[in-house]
Amino acid sequence: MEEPKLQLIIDEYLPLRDVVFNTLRQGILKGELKPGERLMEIHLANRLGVSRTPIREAIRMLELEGLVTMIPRKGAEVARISKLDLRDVLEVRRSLDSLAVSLACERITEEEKQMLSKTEEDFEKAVTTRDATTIAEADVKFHDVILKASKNGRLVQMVNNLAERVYRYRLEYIKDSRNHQRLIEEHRKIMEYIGAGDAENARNAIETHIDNQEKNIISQLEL
Amino acid sequence: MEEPKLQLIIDEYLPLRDVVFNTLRQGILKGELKPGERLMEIHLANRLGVSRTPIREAIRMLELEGLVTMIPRKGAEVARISKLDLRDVLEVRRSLDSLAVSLACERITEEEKQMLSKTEEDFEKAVTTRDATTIAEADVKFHDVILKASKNGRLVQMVNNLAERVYRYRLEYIKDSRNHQRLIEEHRKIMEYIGAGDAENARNAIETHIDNQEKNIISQLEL
DNA sequence: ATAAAGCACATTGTATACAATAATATTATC
DNA sequence: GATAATATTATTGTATACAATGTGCTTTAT
Repeated sequence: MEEPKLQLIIDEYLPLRDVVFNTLRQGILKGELKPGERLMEIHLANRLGVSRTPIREAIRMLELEGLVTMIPRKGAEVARISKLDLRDVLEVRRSLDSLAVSLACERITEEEKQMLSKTEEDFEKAVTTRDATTIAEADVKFHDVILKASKNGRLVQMVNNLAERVYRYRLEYIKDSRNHQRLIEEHRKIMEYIGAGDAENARNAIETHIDNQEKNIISQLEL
Repeated sequence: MEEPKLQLIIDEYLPLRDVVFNTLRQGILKGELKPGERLMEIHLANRLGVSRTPIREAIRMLELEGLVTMIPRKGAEVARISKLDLRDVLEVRRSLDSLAVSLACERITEEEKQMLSKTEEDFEKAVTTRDATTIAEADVKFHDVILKASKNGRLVQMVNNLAERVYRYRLEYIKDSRNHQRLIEEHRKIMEYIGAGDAENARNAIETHIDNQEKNIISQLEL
């Protein structure tokens, strides 16, 4: 009987519920806790060395976050993702990323432009390593700069939450080296349009970017 | 010392945490619990006749929902909403409502078209009552039909969550009878464009609709 | 041998008890 | 009288205890 090794993510003086929340969240995103897997309170409490109270509160949060599904009188399980869910998520994400880019065109500062340029270079370097996790992280950073440049905190939070849900699938997408060159080109275009303050073209570029992701992820699911 | 009368919203066999969640949520949305007001666990537990456990779990959910803010080692308070927050929320909502309308144009069924027409008539009737709550409810129903017609569950959930945050302010907007005729006209236009499957114009119409709300709400805050 | 009844167990839901901490009031000392 | 030290209290954070309920297994009766 092999147990996925949940590593407690300890941050001194963060309430245990948040520690547990982060731990379970990571476990789900990394795939250590698989969709459909039951999350039993006592079991988790023992494994993480805490009582049921913080576990329960963390589960409440994960539930609202959409990463966990409650089954009445049965308990929690890791949310299953259907093809329809994924379509819904990507549809919304496309729209919000598009908004973010267009806001960024208006609101980006000079410093942020330089930052964007730097993260884009980092991304190109990351691609040469051929390590999926490294590339994924560089990609996240690039998009993060754009998001933050939108100066809309709510938007940042919502897009991150959506991105979270497709993280596992995007990782597969990024592993496929056939996509690398296109990713770089798309990033460059997006960056240039933002730099020029050309919202119209920047929107189109990011929408294409997301569409390509979507096609790829959906074709994965069809296997 | 006058206490706002939180009415427990009892739904047989719903866990207490959800009952408490709904109760507090309504209290906040209706303004019985005011922004900045502290939510103390024992206090609430006594008033609602339950223990601290369900109260705490409800607070965790309200926190993720954004209706409550946690202050470290101090507890929860009803979320304060700043002008900037409001701008952020409306900016995102505008974009998502626009998406919903355009999806609805593609995916709406005949039944839903009739439903939309009916809720629009209901809205016009509600306006004649001059009762803000009645009008607000009819307005919510109208928008709900459009949202559901988008056939995107995630989108429905996200827009509802955003709408929640501006509920109180929109109520003020709706109270002002000078806006009524324009609201009706906007609704009619939106409905017609959706009926005709004209996504382009439908988007513009709903964006104008939200923009008008935004202007009005922001001018309220400036008083 | 099979089906039904009942019992034991596992698990969630709720309440309470205990610990830690921060804010406030009180007292003692200068 | 003012200030610092201390005690008290209010409140959150965490653990445990108790209640209710559903599930699966065992036992018994037909």
